[in-house]
Amino acid sequence: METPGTSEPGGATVEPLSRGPLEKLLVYHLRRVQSAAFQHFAAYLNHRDITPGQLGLLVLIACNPGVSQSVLAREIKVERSTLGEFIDRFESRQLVERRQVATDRRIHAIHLSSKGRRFLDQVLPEVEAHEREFTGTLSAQDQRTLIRLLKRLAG
Amino acid sequence: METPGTSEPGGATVEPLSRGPLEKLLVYHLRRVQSAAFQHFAAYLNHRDITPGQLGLLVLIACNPGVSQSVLAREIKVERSTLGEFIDRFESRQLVERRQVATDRRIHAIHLSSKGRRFLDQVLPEVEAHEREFTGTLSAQDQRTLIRLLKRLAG
DNA sequence: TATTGTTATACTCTATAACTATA
DNA sequence: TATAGTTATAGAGTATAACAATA
Repeated sequence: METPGTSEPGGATVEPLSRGPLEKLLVYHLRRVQSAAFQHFAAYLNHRDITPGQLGLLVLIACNPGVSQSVLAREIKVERSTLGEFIDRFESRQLVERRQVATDRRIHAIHLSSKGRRFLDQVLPEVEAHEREFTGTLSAQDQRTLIRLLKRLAG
Repeated sequence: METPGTSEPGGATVEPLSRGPLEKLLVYHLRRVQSAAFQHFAAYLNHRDITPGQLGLLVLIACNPGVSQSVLAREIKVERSTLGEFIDRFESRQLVERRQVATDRRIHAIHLSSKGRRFLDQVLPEVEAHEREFTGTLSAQDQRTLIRLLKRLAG
C-alpha cells in the first residue's frame, strides 16, 4: 500500500500501524467509533446485561405500547425472525409481554412489563451518564453537529 | 415515555414510531448509521463476500506486512482468539498467509498473498464507489467535518 | 513469569427458507 | 394471495478460560 508500516529486519511490524486508504473512508471511522462506543457502554453498564441495540429496542417498545413485531422489525431494519429472537430473550427475562389482539389474531402486541418499566427507569440515567462521559471530549456544539450529520446519513 | 406513538383502539401502534429519549442519544444514531452503512456496503459488494470489518483488517495487513496476530488484535481491539478466527477465514480463502519468524518462534507473521493483493486491488475501488454513493447527500465539507468528529471520539 | 497463539465452549446478531395461522 | 409470527438451520462476530510453546 502507499505508506507501509515500519518493518524490522526479521519481518516483524511495529506499532503504531499504518492505515493507508482506511484513513479517508467514512465507514472505517464509523466502525471504529461504534466499536469504541459499544465497549464503553458495555463497561459502564456491565451489571445490566444489555447492549446498545437491545436498549434501543426496549425504548421503542416503551414509547409505542402494543406495537407489533413486524412494525418493530421494519423500524430497526432486521428480519422478522431476528426480531422474534430479541423478543424471546426479553420475554424470558420478563422485561416485555406478548399480548393477543382481538381485532387481528395474527398479531402479537408487544408491551413493556412493569419489571421492564423499572429496568428502563434505572438504566436510562446510566446510559445518559455513559453518553456524557463518552462524548465528553466534544463541545455541545460539536455533539449537535455530529448528531445532525448522522441523522442525514441514516435518513 | 414522554411522547408515546399513536395508538389505535385495539391497542395496535401505527408507524412512524415514537423514539422518545433515543433522539438525543449519540449511540443510537451511531448504531443506525452504522447499520445503514453496513447494509449499503453489503448490497454494493454483494459478489465479493466481505464485510466492512474484514475489509479494514485486510487493508491493515496489506499496509503492515508481517504484522503479528497480537498486534492486529490490539489495533482493532478484539481478543486474540477472535483475531485468530478472522485470520483462519482469510487463510482458508487464501487471501493471507501465516509465516514463521526466525527470531521469535511464538509469532505468526501475517502477509497478504498475491491472491489477496489482487482481491484488494479489485475491491478497493468498489468500496470507494460505495462510499461516494452512501455519503452523497453530504457536502464535501460536511464529510470532512464528520470524519474529524468521529476521529476525536475514537481517539 | 509473561507473551503468542490455539482450542473449546458459548452467546448474540443476523439471514434464508419453510412452515402455520389468519386476514 | 398477502401478512404475522415461528422454527430450523447456518454463519459471523465476539468473549472467556484453559492450554502448549516459546521467550
